[in-house]
Amino acid sequence: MKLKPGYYLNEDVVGLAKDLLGKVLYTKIDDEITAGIIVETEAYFGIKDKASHAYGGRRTNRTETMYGAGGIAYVYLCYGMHHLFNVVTSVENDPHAVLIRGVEPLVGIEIIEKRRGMSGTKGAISAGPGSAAKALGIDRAFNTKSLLGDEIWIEDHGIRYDEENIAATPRVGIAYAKEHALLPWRFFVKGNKYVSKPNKV
DNA sequence: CCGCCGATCTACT
DNA sequence: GTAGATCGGCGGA
Repeated sequence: MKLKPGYYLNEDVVGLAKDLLGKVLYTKIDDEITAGIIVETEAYFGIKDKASHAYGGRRTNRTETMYGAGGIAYVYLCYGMHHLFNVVTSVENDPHAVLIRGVEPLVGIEIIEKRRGMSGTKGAISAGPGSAAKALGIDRAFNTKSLLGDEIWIEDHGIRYDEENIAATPRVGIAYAKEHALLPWRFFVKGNKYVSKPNKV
């Protein structure tokens, strides 16, 4: 069920971003377990990707997390109020990552509703990277944590989507990345309610 | 040391 | 449709 270490060492981060659709992301905080099906992701292609914090091989306290071996969490604060959660992939010193942009609530719905202050029937409860992280209670304390432990992990429940039900589009919010902004490295499940706003192909 | 701005979300007109 | 919230990382002085 739980994904193995080898899964995260895959050097094809774009393929992994697509494969993570349908996997289930769990967190356990103060003995409260919540989980959601991953329905939207984006790939960040290491040092060659202008949209990545690690572009050009930049190493700082913040980006150091992404240089670790695949299988850990990279969480950072954006716009002073949103925590964005990424899965670090590939081998050590190859800073690839997959941003989790949307999850479909699966376990602990009441807890998720309390964290978000809205009904689980609303797609907005966990659509978009900031909302998805908050729904699962993820904050900067999760940065560098292993995805193989018992605080945060990912399971395979055998959920699979056909090619025709997966959309690949340019990433969101990275216009500054110039030509790299056009690469179709955002993946989402077509028609799913927990996919963030620009839900078009 | 200072100043800018971001892999965003929500409320309100 | 659009403004406001809110803060740490980063680069330049």
